[in-house]
Amino acid sequence: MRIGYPCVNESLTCSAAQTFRLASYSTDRLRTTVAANLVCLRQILEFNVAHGLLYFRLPSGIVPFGSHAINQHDWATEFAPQFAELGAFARKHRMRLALHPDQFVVLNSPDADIVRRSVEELVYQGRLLDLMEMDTAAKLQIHAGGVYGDKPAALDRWVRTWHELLPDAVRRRLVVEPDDRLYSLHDCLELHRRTGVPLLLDNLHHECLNHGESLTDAVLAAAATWHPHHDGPPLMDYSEQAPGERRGKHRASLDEAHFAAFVAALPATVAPDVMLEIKDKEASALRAVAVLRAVRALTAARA
DNA sequence: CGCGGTCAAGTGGCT
DNA sequence: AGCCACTTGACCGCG
Repeated sequence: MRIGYPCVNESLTCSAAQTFRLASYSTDRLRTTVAANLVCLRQILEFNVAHGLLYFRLPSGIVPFGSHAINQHDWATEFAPQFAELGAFARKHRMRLALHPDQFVVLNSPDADIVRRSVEELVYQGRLLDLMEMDTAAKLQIHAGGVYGDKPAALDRWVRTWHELLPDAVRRRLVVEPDDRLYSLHDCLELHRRTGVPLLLDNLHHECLNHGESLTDAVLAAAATWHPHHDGPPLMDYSEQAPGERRGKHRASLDEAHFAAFVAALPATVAPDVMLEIKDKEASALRAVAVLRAVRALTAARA
């Protein structure tokens, strides 16, 4: 089980998602920013290896306006060597990488142009992983999308987009995450049956929206959608409800007992890589690694 | 040089 | 109708 955190390292002073306003776009600005982002990404990956954090979510903004029409610069060719080096470093240390395109990526919108731009964004993000020469265990994680008052029709549109509009390069990497309000594990299993897309479970979303199945059973069902050879170990998101806050709001810092209970609830046959969606990032991820080591030492002592 | 309004993008739920 | 939240703040114009 690898432990990861998303996008931002708060111990380092650099950001790998430095951007700028569309109004100030220039090719020069783009090239300078991408170069700086890749230098920072290298620092983050080195930090992660040094601290035993072997799963990382890359920020979407490594290339600003990566799928926007304004960006006509051939950044992929210019920065191919840097991307390849980053990928080689990640593979050398057996790191797991993924991206989580944001809420603007909607594959089942009734608006064809929104779907088209969503596909473009997935192509851009998949290309980052392709340039790093990562295998198809490096994933792009999205939600199912909107409901638009008719879920069966919305699911049909999602399936049609998968079959008709997604290039293979995206299909090989795409995974769907049930959300906390609209699309449950049950709904997403239908998408899996109709497309083969693997499902990424989030423990807190599952708590908010389920059909009575335990987390353990949900993990088993989601894990079964991952092809062991092509997809790598299942990915999971882990978060905790912030006490006294709006439902679904993430906790500021890891509760170690809660995390230990989560690990204990995992089925014995499933060892997912776990992304910690906790506000304080790598600080909590490091504590999760320590909890995991303690749990393993205890298990070994009992055996 | 610090403040704070605003930033490419969608959807649904709240007030 | 307008605001907020979402995986993540931070850019940049203005005083």
